[in-house]
Amino acid sequence: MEEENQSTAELKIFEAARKVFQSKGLEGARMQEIADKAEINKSMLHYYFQSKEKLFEKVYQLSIIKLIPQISTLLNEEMPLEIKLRNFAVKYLELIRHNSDIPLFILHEMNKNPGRMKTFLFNEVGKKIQPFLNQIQQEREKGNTVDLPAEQILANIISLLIFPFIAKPIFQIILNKDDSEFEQFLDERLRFLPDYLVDITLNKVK
Amino acid sequence: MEEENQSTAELKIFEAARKVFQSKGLEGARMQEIADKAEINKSMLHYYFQSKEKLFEKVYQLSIIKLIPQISTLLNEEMPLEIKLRNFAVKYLELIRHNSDIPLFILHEMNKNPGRMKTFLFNEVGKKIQPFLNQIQQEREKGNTVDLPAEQILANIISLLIFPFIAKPIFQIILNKDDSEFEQFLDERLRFLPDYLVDITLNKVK
DNA sequence: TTATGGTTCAACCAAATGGTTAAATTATTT
DNA sequence: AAATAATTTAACCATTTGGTTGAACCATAA
Repeated sequence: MEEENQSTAELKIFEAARKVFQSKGLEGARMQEIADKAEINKSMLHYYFQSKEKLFEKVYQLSIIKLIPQISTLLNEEMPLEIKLRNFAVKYLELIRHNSDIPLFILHEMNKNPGRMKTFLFNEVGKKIQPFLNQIQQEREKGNTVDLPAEQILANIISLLIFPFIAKPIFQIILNKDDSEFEQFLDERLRFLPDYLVDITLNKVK
Repeated sequence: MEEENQSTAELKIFEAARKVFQSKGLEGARMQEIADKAEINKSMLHYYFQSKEKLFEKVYQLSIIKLIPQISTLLNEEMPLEIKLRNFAVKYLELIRHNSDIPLFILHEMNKNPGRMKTFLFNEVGKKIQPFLNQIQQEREKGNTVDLPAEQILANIISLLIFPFIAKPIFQIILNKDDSEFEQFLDERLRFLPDYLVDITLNKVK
């Protein structure tokens, strides 16, 4: 048998590792905890993934691939800016919603080690986001957007979409919401953000 | 000699611990690294702070106290909403700018252990933010704000202010900016955000 | 059946890490 | 100056943690 044999054990391990790494980070994660969660012996981890570092690396790469390139992909579809923004908001919110642990995980790990995945991110997102930035820039020159540089508009959009997910614990305390109430709070964002992002980005601001 | 003797050594240790914990988190931090950075022997750490956990706790508490209660304090000053928002944006951006490692640190630690500081946060921010939420609600009823619940408006404001700081590493790669260029990028936000937050919050949206 | 190669586990190991101790040094008080 | 208390250090210690080993198990093919 060769590469890519996705045995049940291997998948169970990876899934367990994903959960543990994403919620506790590289150093916070314990190999024993991953093994327990996967319901296998600790040495199985090393049999399939050699080392903690390598297992982490796979989880980290998958996490980035799942969330980041979607930004440039969705924002580069061929369509008018307004529709594109609405479409991006809906799709990307849905994506984060189903992977809500990933953003904070990525930010934390990237903060400790900004070099990891740098080339990938620059090639797959940095370069590919340019057409979108140009599109905004052109619309701006026509007076069709709020009078801000394209990069700032992008930063605003991403901030509004992602931040409330990563700030869940503190928002829950401050706004005094239990899990279900906070879910409703996020649901509400899913509903108003597509329109709101268009409003505050395209030239509908006084 | 009694409590609160702030010897040079103790301060040097705390300062070193602050830096290490804020950039690497509780589990990523090494006592030895803190000792090295403070230029003292490792056992001094325990002489002054007993344990890693206790040292961390102090750093964590200070970090929270420095950034979070300011939100309710600034938002509860007695002034018209528009002026208050502008004032909040200016002051809070300045505060984050000088403590840019703290937001991600807090979010990461709070994600691992949401219970820590919960009571404090609820009393010092959760309760005290209510008057501000009421103020927005009243203005909303008068048609003076964008048609969103007060809590969502608050979430939007906080998101736009904080997120670009915690996403610095990834934004730098994607937008292809070195440290100095990214500083300019943040400077630019400091300039336009006070007005922009007012525009997208108070009823100036079409 | 019986080799063969992948899979699983209990027991073990070495290094790293948080923490301790006791002695030495320095500062403070009487 | 002597006594007392605070500070600092080098050498150790115990536990945790990532990682290894070798035997057993099990499926499949010859």
